[in-house]
Amino acid sequence: MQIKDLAQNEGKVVTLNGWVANTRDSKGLVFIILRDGSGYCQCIADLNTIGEELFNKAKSLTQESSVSFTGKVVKDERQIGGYELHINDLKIFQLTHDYPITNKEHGVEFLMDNRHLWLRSKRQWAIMKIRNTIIYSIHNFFQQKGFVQMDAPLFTGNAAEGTTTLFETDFYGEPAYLSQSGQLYGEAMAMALGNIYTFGPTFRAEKSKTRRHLSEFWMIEPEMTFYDNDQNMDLIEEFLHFVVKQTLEKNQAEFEILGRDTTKLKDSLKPYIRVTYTDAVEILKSKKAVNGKTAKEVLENDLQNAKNRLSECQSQIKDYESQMSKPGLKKGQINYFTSKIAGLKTEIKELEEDLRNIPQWMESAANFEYGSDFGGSDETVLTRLFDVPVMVYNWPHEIKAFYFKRTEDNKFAKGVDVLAPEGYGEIVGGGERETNIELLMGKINEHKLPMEVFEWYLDLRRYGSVPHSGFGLGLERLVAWICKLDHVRETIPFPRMYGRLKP
RNA sequence: UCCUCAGUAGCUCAGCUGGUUAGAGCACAUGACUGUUAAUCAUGGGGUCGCUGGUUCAAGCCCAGCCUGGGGAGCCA
Repeated sequence: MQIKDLAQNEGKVVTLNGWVANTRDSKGLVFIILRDGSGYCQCIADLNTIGEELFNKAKSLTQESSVSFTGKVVKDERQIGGYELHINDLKIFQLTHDYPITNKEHGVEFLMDNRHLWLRSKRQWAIMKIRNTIIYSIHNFFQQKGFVQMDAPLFTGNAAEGTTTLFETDFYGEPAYLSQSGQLYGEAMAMALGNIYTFGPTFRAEKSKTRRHLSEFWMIEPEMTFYDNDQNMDLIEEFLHFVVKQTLEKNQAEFEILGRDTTKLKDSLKPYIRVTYTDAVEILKSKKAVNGKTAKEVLENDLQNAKNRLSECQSQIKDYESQMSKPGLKKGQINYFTSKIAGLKTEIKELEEDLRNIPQWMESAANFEYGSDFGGSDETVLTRLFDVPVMVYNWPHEIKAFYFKRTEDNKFAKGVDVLAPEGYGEIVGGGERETNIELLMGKINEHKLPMEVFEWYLDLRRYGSVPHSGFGLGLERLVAWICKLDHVRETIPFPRMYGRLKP
């Protein structure tokens, strides 16, 4: 019996196997929060019903001890899953001592060192459940549409294609590199099977230390034959709508654990904003208003709000401190005040960071040079103006990879970047591919890439070249946005990033 | 690679302009409490203040270098 199935077994006597997430006890009762991977359930050992021997056993239980409880399923609305178990028999597999992760706050480094145990925590559990829904929905979406999953190789023989640094390995004495993208292979597979998608790990050796970078991450790369970039954008939108909807349907409980306000996710189910790069630059430079407001005005307003909130926090702290200075306070009240103050201090740190950042963002947005790529702050500013993802398309071809198709006037690459709202930045990059072999070879030369490495790719243009498009979705960034997490390191069971190879 | 912030008990942190035996909460142990939702009460053990060197009568605090980590730039999903 699993905890998730308790609802169907009200009143019955069942056995639950799992781990002790937390305990509390008083004279004749022990409350044990049991987790079994499927959910959480409060189990109660009552001295009067189980007798002294079993009661003492229950009382001895520690965090993460592995146990088996048999008892009656009782409905109790106050409880996490809506049900509790009244124990009449219990067995201990192992009594755990000194479990490192307690019910208190921990720092990032400590938690990352204990990632193998951290995964047992409620928050991490919720994130992994949502990640699973997302993965399952991605397959569902493409399979329903008749896409064939085909995976690109992870070892590649050349370090070409772009500027990204790759991981070098030894392939039977020859240098080989871990793949940074399966796209070129995806194109070859699409020419064989029609619409395909890849779903696999991707490697970037950039020494990036930011909240949105991993050295190893999972990427989904669909490639569609006879699609232009408009159809590509239609598909991206339909696809992301589908995935978000699935998580909203299946993961309400998990969103609650994370404290994720889902109204913003629901808002994102409206049609996405589509702007050309040129228009996006105008918006960024406040030469063009959105809903009657320029970027500058919105940010100035944000800045003022942050200032107001900051002084509010400061006066609240003073308030708490004066209440604490009164004599005769109970320990519990002191704890309450100190934790409130600690929470406010964290908020103040965040607000102060905003106060430092926003003017910089404003400056960098105002001075943005047409023709360059958007930086992280530019993406934040742009998405701040909308409550749905923003698709920026038709980029200056100079800043995009060699394989993009150009617009008719030859000025722009028919690429599209999807920027997630709430400051999450780029989650999808894609576009229409160049079909003309002459133009493609010209671009390869322009980028000073070794032509011989791309001969097989050029064959795709020699033999039955057709219009086609595709995109790449970063799974972890999508999970981070949907769950509203501070960092992608929590979106994958064992993150691999600069400075982190263990556990 | 560069900028920036940090490193004090098992964990999270406090430690004033350098001044005597280094503090709290949680966790742990023991006891008290019949329904709790991380933070009820009492008692107790627990620290080479990241490392190395320097300034000083005196360094957790100041200076230099190094190590480790957080955030960001570049690059990107």
